[in-house]
Amino acid sequence: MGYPREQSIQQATEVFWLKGYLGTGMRDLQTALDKRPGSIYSAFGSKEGLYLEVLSHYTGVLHGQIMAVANSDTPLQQLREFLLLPLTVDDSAAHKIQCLIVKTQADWAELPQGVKSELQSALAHLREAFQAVIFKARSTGELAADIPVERAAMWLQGQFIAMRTLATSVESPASLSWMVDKIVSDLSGEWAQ
Amino acid sequence: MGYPREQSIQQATEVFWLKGYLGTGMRDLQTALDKRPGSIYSAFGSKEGLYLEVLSHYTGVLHGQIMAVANSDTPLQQLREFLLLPLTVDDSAAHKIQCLIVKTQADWAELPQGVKSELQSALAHLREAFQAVIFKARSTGELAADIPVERAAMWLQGQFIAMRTLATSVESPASLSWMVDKIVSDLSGEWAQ
DNA sequence: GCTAAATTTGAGCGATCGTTCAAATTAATA
DNA sequence: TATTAATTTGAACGATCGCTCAAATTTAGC
Repeated sequence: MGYPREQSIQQATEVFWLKGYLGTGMRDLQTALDKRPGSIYSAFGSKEGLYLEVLSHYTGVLHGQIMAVANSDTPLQQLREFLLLPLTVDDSAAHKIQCLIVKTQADWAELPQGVKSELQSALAHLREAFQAVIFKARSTGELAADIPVERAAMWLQGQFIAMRTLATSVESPASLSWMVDKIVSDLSGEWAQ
Repeated sequence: MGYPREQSIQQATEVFWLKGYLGTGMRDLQTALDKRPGSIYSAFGSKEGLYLEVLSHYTGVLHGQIMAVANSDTPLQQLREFLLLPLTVDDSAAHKIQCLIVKTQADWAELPQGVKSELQSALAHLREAFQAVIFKARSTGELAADIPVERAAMWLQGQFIAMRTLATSVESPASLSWMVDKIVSDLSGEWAQ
């Protein structure tokens, strides 16, 4: 039943990640997938349908990475490496520094409803993974027992967004590695109620 | 020499802020400004030209707000109020929570070169204002004398971005006000070299 | 009030958008 | 190999894109 979807999804991810949802045209996708429009429409239904599969796959991978951090014995140490990753991509993949979800969210008002609700779900899903990291770090003693887990998870997601957005706008993303230290340090800082 | 540009720039700001650069069509702008295409083109040259004036005006206002924080006697206290502002807009203006510059930056790969370079300049310009805040807070004693000013300024810009991005994705932005306390608190936290 | 200059109008240009579907091709079955 | 079913092809559709420019209108100077 048709050509392998996985490869197409990965190729489409590249395009959407580089150009955004609005900025990507079906003809960009036709070129990237080396498929004619009818093929893409029979496999994915629409541009939105293809994007939703891209988003689902992307979110799954990212969620898996964060859960791997949560499941390690030294979650805070692994968190460091996870946060450092996007700072060390080579220039040709500079667009991959920014989170695909955050990038798409910027076009909010113009997105189809289906994309909007999936973006919300994706953000919530990733927040759960961040929460698992906090939870685990608390249980290993790397974080204090009284840390507010939900707030810290949302805050951590915010730091993730901040770092990747800033890294997108500087010439040398690796020079922002001190931010990772600051994030981990601030995790043990004040959490006033 | 033509109709008042200021009003048009403000009306165009509304549209670009809601729909983004790519998502905004000339017909959206024609409706918002109540002008026919020829008028807009004679006044601003192109969609890009109009957007550049919008961006310049927007950046100027935001820069002024941050400099007002820097020039106050209690910059950290004023910073708190400045950061809280976007959390209390009413639902009809929800799109104004996100920073227009950050929003436009998400479409990076598809932007005209002129917009790209102006975005970079705008971010750098605002960072200078954040730096002035840090500098002033250090001189008033609200921050420690050994705080790394440049890093703290970039970090603060990151927190500004994080808060506004997160606030865009939750149903009740005001519920994130604790983040403002965390930001001010972390400003006095560790700044390891 | 008349003329000339400045400004605004809006129909419409060529290009591109997401999408469709009859026809051609390929794969599966007997 | 003949027949059918599944898949892919690609020309083309209507809508919309940023933008142009001759004509109509408004403004300015005398």
